[in-house]
Amino acid sequence: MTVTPRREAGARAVTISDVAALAGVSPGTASKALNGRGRLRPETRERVLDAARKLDFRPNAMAQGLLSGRSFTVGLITTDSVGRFSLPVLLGAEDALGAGRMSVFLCDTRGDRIREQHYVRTLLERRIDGLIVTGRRTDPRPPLVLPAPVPVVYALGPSTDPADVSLVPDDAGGARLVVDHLLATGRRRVAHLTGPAHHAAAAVRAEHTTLALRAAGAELSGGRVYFGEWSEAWGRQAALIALRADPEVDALFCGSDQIARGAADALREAGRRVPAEVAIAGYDNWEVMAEASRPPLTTVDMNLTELGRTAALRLMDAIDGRPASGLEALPCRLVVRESTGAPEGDGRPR
Amino acid sequence: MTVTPRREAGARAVTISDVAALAGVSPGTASKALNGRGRLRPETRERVLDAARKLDFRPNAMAQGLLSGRSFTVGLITTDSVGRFSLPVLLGAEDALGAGRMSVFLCDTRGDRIREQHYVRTLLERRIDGLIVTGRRTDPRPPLVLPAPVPVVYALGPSTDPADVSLVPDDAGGARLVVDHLLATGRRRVAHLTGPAHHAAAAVRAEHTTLALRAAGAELSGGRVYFGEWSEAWGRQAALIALRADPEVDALFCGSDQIARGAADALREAGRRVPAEVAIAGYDNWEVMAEASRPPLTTVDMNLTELGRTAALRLMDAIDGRPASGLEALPCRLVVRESTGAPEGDGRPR
DNA sequence: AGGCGCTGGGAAACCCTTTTCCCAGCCGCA
DNA sequence: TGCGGCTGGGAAAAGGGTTTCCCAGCGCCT
Repeated sequence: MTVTPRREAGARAVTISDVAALAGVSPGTASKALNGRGRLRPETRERVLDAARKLDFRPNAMAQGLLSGRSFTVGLITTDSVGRFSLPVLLGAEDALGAGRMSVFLCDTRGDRIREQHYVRTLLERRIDGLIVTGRRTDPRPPLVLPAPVPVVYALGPSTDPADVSLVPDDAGGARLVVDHLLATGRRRVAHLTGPAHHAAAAVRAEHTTLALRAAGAELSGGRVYFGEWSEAWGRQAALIALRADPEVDALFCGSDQIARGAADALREAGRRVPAEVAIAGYDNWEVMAEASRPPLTTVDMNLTELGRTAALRLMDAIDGRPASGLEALPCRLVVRESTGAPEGDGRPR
Repeated sequence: MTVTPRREAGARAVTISDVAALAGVSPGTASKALNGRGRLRPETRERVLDAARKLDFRPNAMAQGLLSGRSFTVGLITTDSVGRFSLPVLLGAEDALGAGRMSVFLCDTRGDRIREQHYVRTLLERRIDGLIVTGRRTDPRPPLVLPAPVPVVYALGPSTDPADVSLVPDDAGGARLVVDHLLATGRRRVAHLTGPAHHAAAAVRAEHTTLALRAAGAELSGGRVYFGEWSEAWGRQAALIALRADPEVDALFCGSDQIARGAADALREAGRRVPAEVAIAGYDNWEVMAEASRPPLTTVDMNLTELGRTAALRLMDAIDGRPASGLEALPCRLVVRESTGAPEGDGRPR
């Protein structure tokens, strides 16, 4: 029975002095050898590297950070509990930061300002190099209260302070993508079913849907936006309302995939064929919804992972002394599926 | 125009020596005052605390960690990209660790062993006190390769090494909860529709569903388990198969809420009333599915947040020198909704 | 042969906090 | 008055790694 080569639990970790001793040099020289600094004989350098390998030496990041004044860590504060929208942002950021050799402290404030301040203090004690703040919705939020100067990037939920760096999905552009697509595929009477009017996402998309339709000489079916909730139940209900208000409606642009899915169910059960008679478009590209819908949904992907990645890049730029500033809107992407297929009697140009 | 009281960007952070100087004591004495150690005149202690407040002093966690040999940080490795199942685990763990004054390094390996080893090295350099490993599925995974001894807890996806500490939801118990509920509400012919047979979650739930039915003198409707995929489409398809195999079936126990929702749709469209003629139960308590289903689904909640929290507690125990070991299964909870309401002709005992 | 300059590597300071040891001064008691 | 013990606080080391400064030795040139 062989004993595993692990060090005993209580044993001291290997230090650079151990490496230096084994290589027969001073700790300073060992440091130079390991980091490629200074002028050393190749043979000496190799002896140190050998010793480090032999001892499985791993430099203590705390000691390095203490001296350099940099921790190579970043705080990631998610204000509302991590959810469907903030999660991809978070993963994108983590990915980009990891590639930049930075580690990520995850802090979930669950919407609590007290907890948020507590996390900020903890992170400052850990001497983080920067901070990313993300929320579950795109509504602006008051800026973080920071007792010390640290670069911050807001992702998804922008700061109300226009001087802060904020990254948001381009909801106006997303709405235009959908409207243009619907018009290009021959739809004329587009209704807009969406979430609560006091959500920025709903309001912005509704406004630009209206503008884009008007710009193309079309009008909103029903003459108004159907604000409600972000739920399938509201989607079912709103679809019927829209149908009653305008029996000739030939497209439903929904503010979320959940609403769109509810609308698709309601139309099918009301005997309207989708997309032959009525096209349906969603928003979010929440695949489990969009693909399970019957028919699968054409929808807008906000590229949230990319948004998180970009937030990380902006932050690392700021850390390296190249600060950005202001609000930046990142483009969305239209994902076309069956729900906006060819309308009735299409297939050949008239 | 007033200047904000922030220190200049390039300015050195406040150290305990600054505090000590302002209070007219030595750094050692300041440390004692701030940490409540040693014997100091109350007046001296107060003077130091005043100075610290005035300078907004925040001790450098890296320096503290260097000395104490503890970093008060924990690594959280999620092997497959964070998803619906691992997310609550992660949040529960983060919550419990935060309460224990520990910070969390988030590492998403995206299923890549190379990346996993990279993260392990990084975390060891940062001298983490412990490690939580979580995956997206409950299938066992090979243990982490750790070049240094660090406490590890596996959550959701257990380690194949039985000596490791692993926490999993009690899938056997979850299956029994459902079967008992279905039998107690008068169902007799229960079919089981679930995911791929090679998924541990599907296999374990299927096995214990069969056992529980047999123990109660009932048999599996159709004489076999319907293995397939974790999708609504499979749920729709499987429901029809089960119905054809046994037209008298009065309950469908589905291995996931997605399957259950598909089954509910298929039954409704086939003209079978749910729950009057056929009861449907799901698994996961994925609220957006379970509640949007028509009717809303009775389902099993695996208490994943609690599982994450427990994992964190076990880890902190291990860090404090009270190691646990082996596999621990945490109880699930039945969430009853309309889909398993009273069957036909019920309401009074015969 | 003497001096200059380069090479290779060591000594020590530094980052910040904690902790151990030690000492000065004071009080009380004999 | 002399001494023991207690109180309050300081000095210094430790923790691990990096960097600056410096020096010994050697080769080369005149």
